[in-house]
Amino acid sequence: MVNHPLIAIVGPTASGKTDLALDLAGKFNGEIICADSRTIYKGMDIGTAKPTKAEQARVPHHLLDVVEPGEKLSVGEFRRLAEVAMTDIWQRGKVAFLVGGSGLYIDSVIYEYEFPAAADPVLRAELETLTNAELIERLKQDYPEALENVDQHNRRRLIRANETAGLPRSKRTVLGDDTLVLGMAVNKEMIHQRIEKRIEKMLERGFIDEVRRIGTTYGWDSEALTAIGYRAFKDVALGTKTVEDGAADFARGDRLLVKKQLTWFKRNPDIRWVETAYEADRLVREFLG
RNA sequence: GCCAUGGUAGCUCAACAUCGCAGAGCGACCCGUUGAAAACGGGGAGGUCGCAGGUUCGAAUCCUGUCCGUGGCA
Repeated sequence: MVNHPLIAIVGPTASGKTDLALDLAGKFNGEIICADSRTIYKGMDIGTAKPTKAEQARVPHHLLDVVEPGEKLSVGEFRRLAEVAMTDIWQRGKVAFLVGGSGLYIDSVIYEYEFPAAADPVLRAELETLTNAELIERLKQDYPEALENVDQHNRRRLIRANETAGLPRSKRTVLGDDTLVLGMAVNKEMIHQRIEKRIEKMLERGFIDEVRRIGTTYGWDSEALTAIGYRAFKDVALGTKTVEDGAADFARGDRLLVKKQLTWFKRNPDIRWVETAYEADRLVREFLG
């Protein structure tokens, strides 16, 4: 018997997570929590392939549209919001479906990550002024053990390591009994085709206007516009790039994303890879008892 | 047909004058990932330098021929 059922559905972009989630949540009394670092933004609907209003009407969705494109939301904040949403769902006797392709977001929830404290803006601003060598030196002085686990080429990690050196962090090493993780098993060729088609549809639905609206409203260098399709179509919206080039860059960005997502997910032994909706259905039925 | 110009990694191009280990960016492939994660970072692979001769200790580089494509003139 499962008390607090959590079913995660993971996989690369354009692998069909949304459809499967709607199908399963509809059948098994579920609600969906989107674990996606981009659909959390308001107004970024078309280019992020956010579930449509109609889809949201079929099954309740959580954690969509939580921040303005001009703002940022961290993984730590996401995890906290997901906890609140899950508690809410369980209290109403329903099943929580955590759906998304942001590997770290998913893991932070299913493995109950305890993050070190949030960044102190004053300290971060100070660290930003240091060179990588200085950041390494600073760690060596204060927390030599922290230096062993950090990628010394990666400036962001070096800054973060300086911010959090000595602070506790933890995670579950074993998946909870109340959690089932389904992975979308798909071949890359299929995904690539779907990506191309999806971009065409996005253009038909007014993606360029969406990019222009975000650019003019929140600034052309806002965080939101670092998202793949938006980055590719920024210059198209500004009129200095062709739609064809934009679409090609969008597709290339998506293909790269797919690879990174697969790299993240394939090392996770807890994922039950499914090829068909039927398989997924069977596993969920079995899991819920 | 003549003149000019180009042919080097999957793609775009460096290196050529004054011969001396053939390079970069992008892509493809692989990996890392604890409060920016669609972010950020790391790695190896990939070459008959169009082809055939010649000069030279040594040729992507100089010489000759030849094939291909681009522009111009006819």
